[in-house]
Amino acid sequence: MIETKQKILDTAEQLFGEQGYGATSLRQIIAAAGVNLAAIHYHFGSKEELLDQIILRKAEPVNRERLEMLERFEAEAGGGPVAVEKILEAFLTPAIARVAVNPGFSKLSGRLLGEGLMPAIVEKHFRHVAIRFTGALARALPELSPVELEWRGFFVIGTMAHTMCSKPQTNASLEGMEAWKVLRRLVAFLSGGLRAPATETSGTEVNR
Amino acid sequence: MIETKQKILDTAEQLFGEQGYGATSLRQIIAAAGVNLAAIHYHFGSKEELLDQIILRKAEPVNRERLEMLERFEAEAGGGPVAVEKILEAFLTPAIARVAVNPGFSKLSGRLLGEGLMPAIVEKHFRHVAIRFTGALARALPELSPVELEWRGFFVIGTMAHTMCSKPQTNASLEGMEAWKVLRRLVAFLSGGLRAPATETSGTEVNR
DNA sequence: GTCTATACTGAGATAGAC
DNA sequence: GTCTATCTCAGTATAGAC
Repeated sequence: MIETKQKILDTAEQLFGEQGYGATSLRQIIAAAGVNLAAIHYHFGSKEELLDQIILRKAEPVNRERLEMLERFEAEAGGGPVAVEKILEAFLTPAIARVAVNPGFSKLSGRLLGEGLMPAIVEKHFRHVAIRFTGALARALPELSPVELEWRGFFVIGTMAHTMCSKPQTNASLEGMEAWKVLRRLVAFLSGGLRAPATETSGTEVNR
Repeated sequence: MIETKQKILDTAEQLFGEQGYGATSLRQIIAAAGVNLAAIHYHFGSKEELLDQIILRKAEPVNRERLEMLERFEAEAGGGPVAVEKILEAFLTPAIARVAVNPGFSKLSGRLLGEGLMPAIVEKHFRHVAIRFTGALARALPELSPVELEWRGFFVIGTMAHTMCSKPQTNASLEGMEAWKVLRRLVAFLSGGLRAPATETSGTEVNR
């Protein structure tokens, strides 16, 4: 039955989100899903492939929304550059919105960049989006060199990942309305960072 | 022998750094160190406790340097607030410097915030430093509310962690002289973010 | 094509002899 | 303090039932 595959996907997604990828065993998943152990390897081949399918299922709509939002802002800008804040909003909102609704989503997606592994998975599912947004940022911040821009985009990813998979000690999670405050804080912080004066004098980059 | 304990510590630190914590087995460690499997459990109790000891050994001098640098800057400021850039420099330099010398250090320390994340370990070893630096930031940025400040400090940690455990695709690592360029970029980006105008306008959380 | 039962290898942990 | 032997549980692989 294809129902089996869906049940594995749903259950694994939930457990990975709650406990993390490494801490969740396949036997836990099959017990909760009520399926056989070998069914996982029949449908997915390996634990890592299972994770890959889950990521894909989650990332695809997020990335689509991101691109749609960015394109809408670009249309509104009518050929001119889109403001940094808008670009960040387009990039962050679809992800944060899901975290707000489903907390399990946060750990799962946030950990992708942290759990050490699967840089290949991240690369595969998010690379084209990153390229698209870096291009928009380059137009918004023409004074930054490509190298500088790449690093700043990298910093943005790091902040987002950390925000999605952890939280400040004292404060509540990203759930519910809190998420929108966090989004505002993120956009403010990151746009401040992106707009900071470049550190390099173009060309040599050695003197400060 | 005490030598056994040291040998385990050194070997495990190297292997954790090279392959990550989860991907390194105790049997790998004992083979490389030339000791018995049970010796690890005798001296450390568990794999996680072993990691904890390694972290402690590494984190202690880093944190001491951080506090020393901060205190030096505070003395130079003569009672007044220390500039945001200086605070960031004091916080980031000791860690980045070690990454520059020992790349294995990066994966190990950077992953603490991402991998299966022993929040207890991080909490234990870095909490007092975080409090100290947050205090300095509060004096440097008096216009920010405590909540806003906490979030921004959280964003700083995220950016640093991501930078220490990953790297932009095209670019080289943090090794050697590259590290100082990265440090400059980090300070520029993060100070821009920290200095951004506060986002709080509505009264829902300002009064607390 | 799907799924079940079962076996295989290697992981971390532990008890007890020395 | 150290080591051997052993336990449990992980991910994986395969043979065969429907």
